[in-house]
Amino acid sequence: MIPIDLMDARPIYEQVTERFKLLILRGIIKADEKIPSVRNLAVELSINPNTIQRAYAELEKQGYIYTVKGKGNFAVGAEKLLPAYREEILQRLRELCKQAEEIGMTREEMISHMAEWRSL
Amino acid sequence: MIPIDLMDARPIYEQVTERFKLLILRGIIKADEKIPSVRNLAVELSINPNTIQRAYAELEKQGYIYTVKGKGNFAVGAEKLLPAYREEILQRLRELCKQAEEIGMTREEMISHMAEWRSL
Amino acid sequence: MIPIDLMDARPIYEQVTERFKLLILRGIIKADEKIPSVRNLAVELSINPNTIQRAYAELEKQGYIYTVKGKGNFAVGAEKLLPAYREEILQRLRELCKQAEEIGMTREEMISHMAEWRSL
Amino acid sequence: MIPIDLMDARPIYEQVTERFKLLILRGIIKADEKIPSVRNLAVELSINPNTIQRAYAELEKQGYIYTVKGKGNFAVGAEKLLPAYREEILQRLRELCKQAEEIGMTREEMISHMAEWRSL
DNA sequence: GTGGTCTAGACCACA
DNA sequence: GTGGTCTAGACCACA
Repeated sequence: MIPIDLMDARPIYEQVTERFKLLILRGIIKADEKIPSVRNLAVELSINPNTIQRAYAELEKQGYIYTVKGKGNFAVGAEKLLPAYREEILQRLRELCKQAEEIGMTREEMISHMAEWRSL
Repeated sequence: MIPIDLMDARPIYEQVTERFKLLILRGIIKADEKIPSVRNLAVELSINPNTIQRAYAELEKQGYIYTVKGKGNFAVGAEKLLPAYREEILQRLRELCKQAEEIGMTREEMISHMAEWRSL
Repeated sequence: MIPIDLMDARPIYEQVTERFKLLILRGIIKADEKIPSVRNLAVELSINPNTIQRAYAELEKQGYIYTVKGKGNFAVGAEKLLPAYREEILQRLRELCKQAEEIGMTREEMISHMAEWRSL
Repeated sequence: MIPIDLMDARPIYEQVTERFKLLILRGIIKADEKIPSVRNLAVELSINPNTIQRAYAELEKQGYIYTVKGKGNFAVGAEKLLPAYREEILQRLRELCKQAEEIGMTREEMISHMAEWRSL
């Protein structure tokens, strides 16, 4: 469920964070569902608890989970998180369009490619 | 011509690399035009020569410049680089579309946003 | 009567303690009125009895309740507690003023804001 | 310059963070001034480098410092930070007023106390 | 030299 | 049992 790639340039804690964000956003982890304890996940992934801890701290700071002391960490509902995430994707799309324009690539060209892929 | 932002989280060598890539792709630096020597650019930007060295090594590895021993570093022509770069942008666009779909965002929605921005 | 918010960063025992302090200070729980038994409140709030126990211990230590062995826990009267609590609030206000001054914020500025809010 | 109190209930990294925030806000550490390296401060305070690291990470996330990789950490100018901090103090003042009102303490009473202190 | 990440392992607060 | 903080020490990227 949480694949870790040690060869990946991104730090492990970030890979864990990203994975959980996706699982929560897609609703695979439901609202208020408990996620694995720091210790358990650390054992399961053969990773140091401190690293998992850091990933969870990041998730909490970004609003994806909440911590109940002495009980564990719980997912925030996707419905609360999706609007901001959609906006983030549009923001990245905008950025990409800007970069495309810098080398004279038109938006029509990009759109036509996207329309093409859709049919795949 | 090469703005360095110390507040930027990206390492300096990467900022230098990105900047040169853009200048070359947009044709501002022409094919076979000489770019500043490591030493000169380091002085001009008040940056450690090692950092510029690393940026140039990166540019060479990525095919944006070529080195002539004893003469200096020279830009590759934009016309040779653009096709691959266009493909890279499309690849990133594809990746973004995939991420959007994962949270149930349709391609139509993205396209309509892009069309909207165009009119701005 | 005792709302528990698991999303709240504060530990549960502290939320319970704070709530009781307020209920007693405002006179909603009268002097010498019996408060729920540890066991009952734990069941009612679906919380570990240890947690309630700790909250009550805290309340007793701070002088808000007293325990009669074999009978239960009883509230101290608001009239006995209010003077000290007022003093505590003034103390915190003083602290805040000190911090404000450290960044060159005048007391007049703070007072004018307070006067403004009053009219809301 | 950075006093650490091991008896303090607040974690060490937070004490370090708070201290630097104040030094920067008061302009004692000037804009773009280098703050001690993680390692040096760790030695000076006899604290583990990881703890200092965490404090600095916090300061960066909160916008008080910026990191230049390989060079060190540098303070952001007080003039950029003060407006938000003033707002934070007013927010805390508002919160305190609310708590005061809950026990029937009037704003006039609080203001009169503040005016009194001023003359000290 | 400077910060960033990670492991190993201890101790504490909370439930 | 669960998360939070901290120490000790290693290794890497960047300048």
